[in-house]
Amino acid sequence: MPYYVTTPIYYVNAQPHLGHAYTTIAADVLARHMRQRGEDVFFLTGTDEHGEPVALAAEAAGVTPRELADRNSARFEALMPQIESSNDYFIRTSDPRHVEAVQEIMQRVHDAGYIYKGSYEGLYCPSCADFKTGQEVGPGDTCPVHGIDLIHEKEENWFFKLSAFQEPLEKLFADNPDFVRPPERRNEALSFIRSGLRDISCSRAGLSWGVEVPWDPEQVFYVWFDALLNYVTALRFAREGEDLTDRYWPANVQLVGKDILKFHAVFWPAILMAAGLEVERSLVVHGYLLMDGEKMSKSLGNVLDPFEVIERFGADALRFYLLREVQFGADGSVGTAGFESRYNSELANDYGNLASRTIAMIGRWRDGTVAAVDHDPELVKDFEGIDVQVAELLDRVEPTQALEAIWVRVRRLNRFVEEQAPWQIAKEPERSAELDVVLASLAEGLRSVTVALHSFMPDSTTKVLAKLGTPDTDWQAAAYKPSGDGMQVTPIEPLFPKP
RNA sequence: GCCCCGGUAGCUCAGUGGUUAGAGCGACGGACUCAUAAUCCGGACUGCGCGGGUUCGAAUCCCGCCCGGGGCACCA
Repeated sequence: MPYYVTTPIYYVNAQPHLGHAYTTIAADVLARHMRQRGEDVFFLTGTDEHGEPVALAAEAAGVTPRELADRNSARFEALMPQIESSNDYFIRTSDPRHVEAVQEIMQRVHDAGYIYKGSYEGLYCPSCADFKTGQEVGPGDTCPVHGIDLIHEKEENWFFKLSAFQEPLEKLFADNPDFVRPPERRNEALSFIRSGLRDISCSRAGLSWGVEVPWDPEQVFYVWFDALLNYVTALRFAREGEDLTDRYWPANVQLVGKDILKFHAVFWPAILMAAGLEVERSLVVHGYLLMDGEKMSKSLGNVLDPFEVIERFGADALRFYLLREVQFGADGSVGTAGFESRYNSELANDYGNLASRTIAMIGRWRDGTVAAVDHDPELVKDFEGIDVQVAELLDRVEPTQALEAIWVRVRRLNRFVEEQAPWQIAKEPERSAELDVVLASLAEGLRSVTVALHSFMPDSTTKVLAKLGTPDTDWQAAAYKPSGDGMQVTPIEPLFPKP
């Protein structure tokens, strides 16, 4: 089955930070997991490059918008391998192929009668050459960029008939209870729709850094229309000479942060309907990462620096930490203290040390060979359904709960070692068969949790599986097999060394 | 103002009508030695924001209130 997962495209005016890494990592876990299950996966991320802020920043830096976009987009593209993102493509909205596709699709929306000329009225900054709204308006109706007074002005714009989609959207939400998750975000979007949809302007005059409106070269599309369409345009050109649209659209899961809920839960499906395209299957909204309960901000200097964490502890540890610490969907606190605590107690002590002790015991008493025997029935029972359970949780995009389900088994394995005390059995040669069962059960349990963890920590788990002599990461391999076919293990270095 | 979500052990949270309300972390005590001084066990922390109500029975349902967070349109 095709499985298409997307992240938002990141606005090039900002530096890559933890929030970008978080969304991308979550999407990557889903993509890798679905690949383990043999699905036909396409995972998209990229950068959003048009719009006034970029044009202004470029002007301030004395470069062209394209030069600025090239430079900053490259930073995001460089982030991907650092966080072990396995995205299949990285789209840039300044790509001429994207621009062309946006024009084609919006022309269709226009021809279908969903676009009309209207006038946009609001507070205008002559220096920015753009209208200011909401938080963009400084105290006393001034421009926060230039500090000058804004003037009330009208501009001729093209408008998108969002109001025409009031009922279709309500029906979409009614027919698909899981269209937006978690439910509180669904409520939020739905109440927005029910409060009455107004038409929105979809073009801007006097700005050149954008996608030109094909029937009116004096205007460019409002950046959201250009940006949202990336999810479908990318499929047209991501693979040379092949159009992947029919294969992957509609997307199975579109991950977004809660700040852009409205655009993805309301505007986006309306645009798709207007263009005669299918609507995305589901939108999954995550929360903010907070630092000690405060919203992250550079000025507060409380940012957990993802690059520093990766440098010192590896990308696997960052991936694990972010999805483990914060209930996916809710806001949650992250910080260096919390990171170190989980790194030490869970990655190093619980899991890393489990791998060390398991492999060491098999080496010491069995010369690295795991006997092909039936496993401990109680352990077998406790591992029953681990594969099904984790797969279901990830289907529901509950990575935090999936990790918890796996961790219950990791702890179970450490308890099993203490209960069985193999070092005692090893002292009594007549209990040799017992020792075989204990070690084989343990090795199988370690192998099972490791396969289950593979999408979260691709690097570390690959190492462990290699040392166990069982490199298979297909999802069937996540199931605990109650009778072993024997493994050959080799010594392993500490997976998550303590500083 | 209207709407949504939350308020459970020192901390982070699970638990949506029914045995003595749970987990992880932290702290304390103990066991063990295969392992990255790792692991395991134990009791304790006697806690469901407040006030009513429904019920044989409520953390769990209803009403009101208090506190915290979020949303209420064109900020990418």
